Amino acid sequence: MVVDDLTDEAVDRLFHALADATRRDILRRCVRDELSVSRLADAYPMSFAAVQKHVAVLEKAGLITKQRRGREQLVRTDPEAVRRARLALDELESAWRGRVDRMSRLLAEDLIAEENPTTKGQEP
Amino acid sequence: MVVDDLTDEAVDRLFHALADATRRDILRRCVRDELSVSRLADAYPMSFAAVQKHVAVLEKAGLITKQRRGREQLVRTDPEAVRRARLALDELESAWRGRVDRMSRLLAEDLIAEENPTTKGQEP
DNA sequence: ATCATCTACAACCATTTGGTTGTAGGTTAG
DNA sequence: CTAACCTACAACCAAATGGTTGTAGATGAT
Repeated sequence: MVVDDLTDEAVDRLFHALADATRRDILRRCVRDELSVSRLADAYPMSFAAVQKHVAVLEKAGLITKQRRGREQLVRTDPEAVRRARLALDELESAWRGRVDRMSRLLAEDLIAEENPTTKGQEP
Repeated sequence: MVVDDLTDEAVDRLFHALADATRRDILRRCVRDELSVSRLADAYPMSFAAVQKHVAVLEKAGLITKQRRGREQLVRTDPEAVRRARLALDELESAWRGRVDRMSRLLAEDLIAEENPTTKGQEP
């Protein structure tokens, strides 16, 4: 059973981390390979420190993990975390789906009630 | 066919809009009902203008639409937009899934090749 | 041992964000 | 018509963001 126990702040961090093209690109790269922060920094038109900050944001959001190998720090994105973000969106969507479901159920109950007058409508 | 033609900035706006608990709550509320900005503002411990700004952020991100009714502006969240955000995440995830699929396929091909040298590997 | 590389982190700066208050314009109710 | 209500928007402010440079500590290569 997967517990969806993300606090509001965790979801904030998650989506905020995703709200930057550089960070999304880092995620894509580090899903394929493990890359050191320096190698990553080579890929972008900004300083090493800037990339380091982006990596820190991703790490605090739980989207990547770092692992030391010698003097370098290897970055790897955590696919489970991306999945977690999707779950947060699913939760949002489910409210809408819930409304549709409720409507369908009410409609169905109406139809049943017409066929069978003894059935009381149940609260959703 | 759904064209996933989101520019980087659009995705930025999308995730940035989602990276705030108040805005996510607005989305949830306006999936159920259509609410005026004033009614929404009643629900939060902040000024009307602040809520108005949150609504503006959601609107620029394409997550909600506003519709005038008399003097009020009714807010409704666009479920398709939430779905669009999920697609953006799917794209991120697909890189990882692609890697796994490729590995499984290679593994499968190896196994099939051992059992039956004439069979070409089929997609799972 | 020395030098180059990789990382961490502080200090600084411009811009954006998230909040405030205040003002002005439309729309509805009485 | 007037008063109440809803919205739009500007001006302002503190804090966070996204970038910079600079310094210092580990680690690896020669």
